[in-house]
Amino acid sequence: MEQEYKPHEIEKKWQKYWNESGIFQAEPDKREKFFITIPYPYLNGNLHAGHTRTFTIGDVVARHKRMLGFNVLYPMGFHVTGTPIVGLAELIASRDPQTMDVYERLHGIPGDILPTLETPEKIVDYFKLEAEKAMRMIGYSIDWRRKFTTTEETYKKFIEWQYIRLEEKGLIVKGSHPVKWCPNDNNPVEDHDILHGEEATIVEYTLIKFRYKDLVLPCATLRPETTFGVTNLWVNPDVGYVKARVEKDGYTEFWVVSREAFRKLTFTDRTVEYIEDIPAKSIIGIKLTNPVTDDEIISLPASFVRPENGSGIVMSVPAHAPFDYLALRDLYDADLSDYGITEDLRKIELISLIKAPEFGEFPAKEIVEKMGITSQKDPKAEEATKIVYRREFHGGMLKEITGKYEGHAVSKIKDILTRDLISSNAGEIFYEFSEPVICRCGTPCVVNMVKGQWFLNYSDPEWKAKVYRCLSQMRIIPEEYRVEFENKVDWLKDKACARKKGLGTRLPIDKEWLIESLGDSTIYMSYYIIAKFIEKGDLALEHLTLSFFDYTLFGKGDSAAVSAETGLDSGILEEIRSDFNYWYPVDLRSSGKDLVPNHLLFFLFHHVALFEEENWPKALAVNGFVSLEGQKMSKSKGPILTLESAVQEYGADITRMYILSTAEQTQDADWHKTGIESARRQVDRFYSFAKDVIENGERAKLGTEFKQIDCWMLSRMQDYFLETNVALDSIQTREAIQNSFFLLINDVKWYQRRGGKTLLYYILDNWVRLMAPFTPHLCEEIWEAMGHKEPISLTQYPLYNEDYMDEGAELAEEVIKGTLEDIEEIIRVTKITPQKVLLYTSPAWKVAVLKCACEMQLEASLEVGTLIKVLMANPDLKRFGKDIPKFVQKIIPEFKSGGADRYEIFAGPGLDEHALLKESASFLEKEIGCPVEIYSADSPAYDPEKKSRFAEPLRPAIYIEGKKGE
RNA sequence: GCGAGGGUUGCCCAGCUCGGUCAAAGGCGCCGGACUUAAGAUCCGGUAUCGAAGGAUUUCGUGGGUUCGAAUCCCACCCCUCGCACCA
Repeated sequence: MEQEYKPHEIEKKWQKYWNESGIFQAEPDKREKFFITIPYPYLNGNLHAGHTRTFTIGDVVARHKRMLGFNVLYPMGFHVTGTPIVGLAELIASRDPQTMDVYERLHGIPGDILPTLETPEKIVDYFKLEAEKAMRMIGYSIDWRRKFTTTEETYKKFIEWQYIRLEEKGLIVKGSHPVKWCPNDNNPVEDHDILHGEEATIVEYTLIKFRYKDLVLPCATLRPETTFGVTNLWVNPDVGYVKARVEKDGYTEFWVVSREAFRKLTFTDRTVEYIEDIPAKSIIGIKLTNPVTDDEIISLPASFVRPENGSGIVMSVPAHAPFDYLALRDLYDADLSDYGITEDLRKIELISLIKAPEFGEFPAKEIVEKMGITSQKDPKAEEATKIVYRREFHGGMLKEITGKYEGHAVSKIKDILTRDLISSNAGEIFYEFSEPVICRCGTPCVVNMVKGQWFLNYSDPEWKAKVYRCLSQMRIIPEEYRVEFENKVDWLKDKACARKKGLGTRLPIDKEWLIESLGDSTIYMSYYIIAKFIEKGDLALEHLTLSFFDYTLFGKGDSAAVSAETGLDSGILEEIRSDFNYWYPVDLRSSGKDLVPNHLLFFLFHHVALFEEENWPKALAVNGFVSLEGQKMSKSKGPILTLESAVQEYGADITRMYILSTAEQTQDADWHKTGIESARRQVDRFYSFAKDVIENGERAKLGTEFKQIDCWMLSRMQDYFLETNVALDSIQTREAIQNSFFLLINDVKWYQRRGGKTLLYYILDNWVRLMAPFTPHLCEEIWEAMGHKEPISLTQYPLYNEDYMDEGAELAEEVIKGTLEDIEEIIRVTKITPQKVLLYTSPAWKVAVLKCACEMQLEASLEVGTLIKVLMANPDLKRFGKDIPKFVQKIIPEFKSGGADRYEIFAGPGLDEHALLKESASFLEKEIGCPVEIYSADSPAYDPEKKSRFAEPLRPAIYIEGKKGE
């Protein structure tokens, strides 16, 4: 081996070897298979630290399983369908300064190449080569024969087939959906087009239609159930209102809304026509009908009503809404004769409709009085609203006044009620932003209903039920995410699955549309099986008919018929089918947690829709994000750290080691320079340990005479084997590296410090295999230097061997370590320079007491009194009658709290402390730097300060002679 | 607002599923020592507070509670991160 660790040389060598030997090209055989997939990367940039984390986790699992004897398939493809690549091409073509800067400087695209990437095709061609190069550079054990790009014609055939089959099952439907829309550009706005309000979401309001003569005064609300408690409406006297003709779903009505609301309505799926302006005054003081209760209510003036919110008219529920209560109270003594209102507003009775545990009849009134809120303008009014809302929503039940809804939880009523309101034409759905949205062009955006859109019918209850069943049979890693998945299945609504822009496959049932890119990446794991045959030249585009996919992936039909139709050899067809049967289902799909509510969910939906239950996925795993020096990464704006640049700077193994050990599983990782620098030193240490062992010509000496420390080391290693395997099985790479590397290296240090030699080769032999999934190049190199011919990637992973566990040795070593620490502490505290250390092992009677206690513990009869009684009955012990109770009282609590394992080991196999300390005396002398003498507390030859009385089993007494320092 | 995750000793981060052995693993940083002409690397020790004998005391977001005993269980509250869609 080279004197110095040179990662790049080693890595190049082994990557070449892996590639040429084809050892990661997986073919079916007799072994049990393991099919692991990671979502293919979307190529609008180079692979970065986030990909590095997700893909490296996948590779480690793949390598671990392979070393455990599984036949592992780890394939990879490239995702390019959708709009971002088109957008990027446009930005490059227009030489957008930020884009040019970020892509040249941070993505590392050479300055002479970047300007040529002016079309989506060129971008795809460039990045797919770069991505593969990067993944090879970091040493992923991918079967590259199966790679593909999602714009390939053959892949499009596969997608077309899938959508035809989904449509046949009735899972693709047509409908409308709301989008953020700029009326000026006449286009949907995407997040990067937004000047203000990037955070805004589209909120679903219910529009309650209050009626006055032939007019409708609609009010938008998030809490339709409160319609039962409406006492009045609020109209702003200073706002301009209009009357409009509104047509929808066959009805025609005349609505009065604010001017702003009218504009918004024109973008909804209603036909609206302006009729005339309506002075605010003319709709104040009128008597309307509540469409739900048929009660007559009055409209009142209120300046807090904002014309741009909802319809510009607000319904008032003073029993439950503090603002409404305050506004109403403020009017009690106002002169409203101007509006023709003469009645006494105090006569308006509050209507209570929700029973919430913390409140009485009128929560709004109650809280306003309790908090001492004086008017609508009081900032505390906002807080009061929140409190009431929260308590009512979570703990509230609908009262009798709500009729058939009585007893329903407030939190569960919205969907039911909205549906009923719509069917009785008492209400409608109305979409609104959670905050104002302004387009880049400066125009306020609106919610627009896009009509005639194609949807994947994810809300279908039967479909969801299948996904639930699938989930319930799956392993979710970590298990805490199961509830998250279940929630998301619940929440998922129909999803628009086609769009007009971008790269992709045309929707076969409506060629005007392109299949949206999340929808074309749901069951492509099965395509990896086919891709190999395409690459080999066995399959051509014309072979990929519907029946071809039906046969190979579903097992429908027979090979002879498909062969006749496609002209394919039936042997090939059967081989593909049999490959599919071997590799499917997916055993593990592992991904970043950002894909939980979208891709991973769709992955499940499409699998359960199309495949038989036996081919449903087996397990899902999620991991956290990666940030850079505390900053969030951004592909388009930076900062970003590419996989390639990390590997170039630090090497593949160090990069892998760092990214895997810096954070656990779903925790986010922060990549920082000091962290990876230290990983470099750690790997260096491992290298030099290996080099030393190999150069010293050490060989396995298992079975020769073992010293205490050898037994200890062997035992400890078994523990790390166990922990590492368990951690890897649950994809806790940090825990795995903690055990297989950091804890182990510390034990190896102790082993060598204690003079251990015999096991050095054994340690290396196992350690290098243990580390192989994490730092595979380095481990191959060491393995080869040890004289092995087979690559380490295909050898057996170390497994826990119970026979090598040695509790006695571990306990003995603990005693030595503890004794050394105690001595050092005494020296530190007393500041004496030791000249001689005297150790006294426990007197025999204390040992006898312990043994007796252990026996009684086993019989579960251990009590202070009974133990003392038993001991006193023993004539040999009775002599120590004065000391026994004290010792017993000290020991018993340890037993009671379950902390007496060590005593049981001590009492069981037996540990000769005196011999142990004698044997270790020279070690202690070396460490402390002065002579160490061992005595028994039973008959100490020298004990000037009577320290021996402190001696206990596993805790020798210490006396230090020396000069007192400053 | 809804959903999910998280707040631990200078920092990162374990432990908290199964309360006691937890002043709390590991890494980083820092301090001291060994080695070295020196630096780096490596090794050893320290790193809540107090302590001239291996000990004691106060800590694990805040406030309560359960218990002989809580970082760990229960309740309330505060704060932070992420997702909420047609976009990959």
